[in-house]
Amino acid sequence: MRRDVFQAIADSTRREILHLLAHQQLNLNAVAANFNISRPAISKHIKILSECGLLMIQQQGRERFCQANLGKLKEVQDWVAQYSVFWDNKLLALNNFLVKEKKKRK
Amino acid sequence: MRRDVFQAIADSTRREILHLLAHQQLNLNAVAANFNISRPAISKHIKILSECGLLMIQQQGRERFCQANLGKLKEVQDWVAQYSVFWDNKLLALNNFLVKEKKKRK
DNA sequence: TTTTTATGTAACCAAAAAGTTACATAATTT
DNA sequence: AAATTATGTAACTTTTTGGTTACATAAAAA
Repeated sequence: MRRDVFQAIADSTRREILHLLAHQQLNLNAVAANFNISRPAISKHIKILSECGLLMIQQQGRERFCQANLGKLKEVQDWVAQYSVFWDNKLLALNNFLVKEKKKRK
Repeated sequence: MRRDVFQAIADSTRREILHLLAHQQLNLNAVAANFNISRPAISKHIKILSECGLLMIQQQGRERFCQANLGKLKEVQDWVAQYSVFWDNKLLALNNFLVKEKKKRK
């Protein structure tokens, strides 16, 4: 069972769940009410999200409130950021400069 | 067949392929030589990467040179960036400030 | 205390993913 | 011309994924 952040956000329903929970806590049923798939299906998605640390669950009586832990997405950002030289104009310019300098020194 | 960038980078082999091709072009066999799985398996991964635009293929005789198109990762960065307030200290501070201001005005 | 509600989970299913081996083909080398 | 090389792809297998329905259980409400 791969259970990493990259795999977790590969599914669009899970990305939507995170979006939904970004600024509010909801219990599982309330989350499910936002989707056309069954509650057990949502329950599974939430389990996956919580297993990889993207979501915390706070039990309150019979209810389970879900809270996104979006700080975990930093892992993704860090991975992506190492390539940002490929679209960030400032970094692109810097990169070109460094490449030229490197050639000069040969 | 979902074929989007999120799904493509969910697989760690594909992330490694992108890493390998970030600063060099290699033909398919040369890519495969870096992994323990079979050449056809790599061929499939490369197909997936190219289908979602993360990689370009340049035919040269019987060889196919693979070049990463990492600019495509901006899609991922853009998605992730909307949540960067959850780990970026500057943004965190700004966010806290705005939340307080909002409360004041109530 | 009975009923309703929030939830987990088992059992099942279909489709997709990730790999394999075997074979075909076209371009290069020898 | 024959052999080698780079590659695609078909056929197959196993595992994983994403969903379903049906049932169990504990908490809250009536």
